Amino acid sequence: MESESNLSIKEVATRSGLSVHTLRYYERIGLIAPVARASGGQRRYRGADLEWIGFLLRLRATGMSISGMQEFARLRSAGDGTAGARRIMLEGHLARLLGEIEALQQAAGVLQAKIAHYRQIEHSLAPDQPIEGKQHATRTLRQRTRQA
Amino acid sequence: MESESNLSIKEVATRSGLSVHTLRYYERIGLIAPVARASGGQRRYRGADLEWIGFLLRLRATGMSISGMQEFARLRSAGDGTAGARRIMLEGHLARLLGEIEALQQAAGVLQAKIAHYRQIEHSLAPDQPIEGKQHATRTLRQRTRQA
DNA sequence: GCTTGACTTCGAGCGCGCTCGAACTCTTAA
DNA sequence: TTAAGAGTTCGAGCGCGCTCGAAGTCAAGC
Repeated sequence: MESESNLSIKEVATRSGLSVHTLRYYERIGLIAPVARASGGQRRYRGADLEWIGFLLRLRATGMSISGMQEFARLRSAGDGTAGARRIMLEGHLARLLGEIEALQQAAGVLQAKIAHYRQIEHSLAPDQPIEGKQHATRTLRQRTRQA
Repeated sequence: MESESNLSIKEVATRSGLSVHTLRYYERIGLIAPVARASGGQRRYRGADLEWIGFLLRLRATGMSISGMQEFARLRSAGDGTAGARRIMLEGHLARLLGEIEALQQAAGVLQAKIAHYRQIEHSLAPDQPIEGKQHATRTLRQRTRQA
């Protein structure tokens, strides 16, 4: 009974990575407009809902607060007349984001230097090991946890 | 009575951007090793403390959790023998960070596209405005891609 | 009809990372 | 000597963003 534009909350949870709890929570607080319902009252998400959720996730991943997203969603629901206000919001958000990306890149450099420093210490503590000996291939890139 | 290597908690708060509350909290939970005290029991931070706090702030800014930083601080206090373990921690953290930077850059691109899209809408709602020197370029893209 | 299971609403609870307030001590200046 | 002000400890509280549990509804299969 599920088509591409008629998705159960569970299916949307799977696709979006949000929990069903969080999907209902987002709707409750106005991040997602009231979703269409099947006869029995169950939610049926449309393609447009999925797209919007995807965009919300971008906003969230880039550090926008819930209240910021609420404001954005409110403007969106008010129609095209708020395009300017939304653009201004996004411009501010983008500026913040670009600044943060730079800060993170700088921090990455610091981490790299620190890692190199630790290699030095390790080498000086075990001086019989070759320093960059290409055998036993470096343990870089160990894991990569989750989250954006 | 304050020299460069003998700083009050207030001074350190000012320099680091952390609150005095947070500085004491960090010490309490083991992120900062017990700080030297003046005769009356007041904290006196050394240059090395400041450097460490700066590094902690990098870790925090790049998304390391308190418990992660606690683990790192614990290794650090155990001496050079833990250099390898610390390096491995940082390598994992760095890999995560690089992944996040990429995700953020992608998101920034999405935001930029969205901003451009809003400009289009704004222009189509006020068609008598010239668009960047050219005469008003019709109502492009009105219904396509609605908002999401 | 009855069971199963996926859904519903609603409010309470939780983990994280601070943040604050109370009560006290110590140093310094008047 | 006194008063102000900066520091101390400790535990409680808070804001954010979920997360969960209880109790109920609904549709489908046996």
